[in-house]
Amino acid sequence: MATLKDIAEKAGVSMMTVSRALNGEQNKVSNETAEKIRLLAEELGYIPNSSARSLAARSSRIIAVILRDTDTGNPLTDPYNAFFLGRVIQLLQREGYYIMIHFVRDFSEITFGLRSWNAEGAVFLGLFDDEIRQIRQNNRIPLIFTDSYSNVRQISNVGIDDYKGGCLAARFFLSHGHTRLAFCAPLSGKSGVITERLRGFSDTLKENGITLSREQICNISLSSAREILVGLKRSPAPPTGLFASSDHIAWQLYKAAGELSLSIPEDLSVIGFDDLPLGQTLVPGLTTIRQDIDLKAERTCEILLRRLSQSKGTSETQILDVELIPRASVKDLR
Amino acid sequence: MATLKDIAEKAGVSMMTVSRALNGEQNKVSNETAEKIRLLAEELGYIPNSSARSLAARSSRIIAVILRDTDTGNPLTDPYNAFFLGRVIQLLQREGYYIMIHFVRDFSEITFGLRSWNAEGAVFLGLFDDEIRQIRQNNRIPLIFTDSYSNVRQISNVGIDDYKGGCLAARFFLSHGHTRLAFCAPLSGKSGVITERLRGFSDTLKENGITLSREQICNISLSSAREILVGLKRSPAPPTGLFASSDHIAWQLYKAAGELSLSIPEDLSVIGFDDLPLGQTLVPGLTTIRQDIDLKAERTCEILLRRLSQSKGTSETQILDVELIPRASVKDLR
DNA sequence: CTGAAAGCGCTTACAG
DNA sequence: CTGAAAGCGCTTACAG
Repeated sequence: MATLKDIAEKAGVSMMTVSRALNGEQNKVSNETAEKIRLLAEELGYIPNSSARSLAARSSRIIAVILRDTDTGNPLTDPYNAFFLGRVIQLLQREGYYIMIHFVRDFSEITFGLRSWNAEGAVFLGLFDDEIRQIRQNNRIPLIFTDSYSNVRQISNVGIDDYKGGCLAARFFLSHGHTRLAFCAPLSGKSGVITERLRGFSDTLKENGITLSREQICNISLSSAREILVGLKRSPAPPTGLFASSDHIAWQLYKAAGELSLSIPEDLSVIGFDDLPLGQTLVPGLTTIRQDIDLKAERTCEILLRRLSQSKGTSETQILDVELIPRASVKDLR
Repeated sequence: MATLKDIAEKAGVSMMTVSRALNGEQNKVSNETAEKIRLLAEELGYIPNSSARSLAARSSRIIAVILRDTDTGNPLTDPYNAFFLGRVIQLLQREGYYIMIHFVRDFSEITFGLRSWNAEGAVFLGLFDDEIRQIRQNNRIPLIFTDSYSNVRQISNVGIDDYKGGCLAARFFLSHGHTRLAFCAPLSGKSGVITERLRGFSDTLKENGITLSREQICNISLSSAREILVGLKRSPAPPTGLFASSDHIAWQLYKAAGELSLSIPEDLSVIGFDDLPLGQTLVPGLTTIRQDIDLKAERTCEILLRRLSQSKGTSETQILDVELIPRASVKDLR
């Protein structure tokens, strides 16, 4: 392993000159010696030691991506996380950063992971709202959250218009003649994302004189999709349309419907959220609220890079638009 | 940021004693002082500086996971990669390792990534057969490849029985009365995995007196699924069954079949490979060759950890079994 | 444009 | 069981 020192000796100059030449500090080394040094480095297969650089310069070029670990499977089992993470890695790597991944269960692990390697920034995937204040306080580097509804000011956040997504779903149902509706989501985690989707949905219904009762807001982390469908169908006025908080949950509803010999959209219409490839494989094709995951990843990286280059970066928030993708899972009742 | 030195001063001992106490070197520090030091570290929120440790001890506890970058989308867009990577991160993190991800296009990037951070080991996802010799030569740390068919001895590799997978598909078709068959795969990359799946498939057919002609081996990286189906259907004796080299390709065939108003399995039977969740969302359910991705990730980590702990680890290869999961995409012609 | 000195925060290797 | 010294491979800050 060649070091700066080795090169310096062979070149007959000091380590500092080598360091400057290799780090491309223009006009600080004569072109002549710079060229000689670069050739020598190439020849010796010199690879800078990032640990040493990190230690001396306090600049690691490491970005941490932090995902909340899950109990079932792993976080990358969720296609949303996988797509987003993959794109973030591509973009940051292109800018010369190294990516370290941390799956965390407890927020104390976050500070450890970031400090231990002197990370220069971090991207968060998953629900951290309750801990954001603490995380921010412990780590004075650019932190970019995604889908956060924390009320902490001064955080950078990239999200989508979840409320509008809920509105779009409601309007689509209404415009197709549906008036008896229900919402289905994992409600146990007090996620802002889900709260807003529901709020947009129920507000729009309310504007049209329809109130969502408690029985029409189904918690799929408590009951299975099958139990939910059975319960809804048994009710006095069973819903004709179901708004699922994600495509993945819509899929579970499809499966349960199949088991119960309910036909979609004949017996039950469904709208999902995300527009994952999954929605196109389902039969009938899933009508869903689309979010642009690649764009979200790009915006996240842009903000991060900007805050990394300006030492006194101010926080920034971006909320991306959503749109409804009509396919075949909603029946026209008119 | 508290350092060892800070703790040493407060404790009235040397840095070495603090280092030993915190690294849990039993019987090298009196219990009394060790306890005092641990409390102090806790109190000061001490977080060891991994760069410094890496530099001094030449042990980074970093494992690199290297994926081949893709031109379309990103590597984690492929559910197989995402599932595998997620599990590997979970398992290695549990053992106290840090995970750095590298998407590479050129193999020269590999050595740079590994050496720069002094990685202790690496896991490879994707096709690296042609470069394995060079990679091994440049990096004398445990390297675990997956799905490799390189003829280089002494590499550690975790794969599956691709040949058997091909046999199982052929036998299933035969036992359901199919005799006119075709194989569909991205054939441009000379991947050992695909070669073996095809070999198992065609060998089994040959044993039963059926030869796969050139036209029955379709390259989906040259023609679209639709073009392939059109071509096959137009042939004098169109195949009744198609073996796809992955579930993802099977899905493309499903879509193309839909566009051409071909019904699966009535007009065409299909068998996939991998058994991704996708296969269950398709209608009809996809009959496929299942590989256990979680188990594969676990075996990969086991081998890696073993080689990391024994300094003179010998290379190890594990080939996992596959099985056929019958669903509804193959028609019984008998 | 170039270099000598000091130091980043740890551990190794030796001495006691 | 404990510590003083040296060094890992770089960069910062200063001097010329």
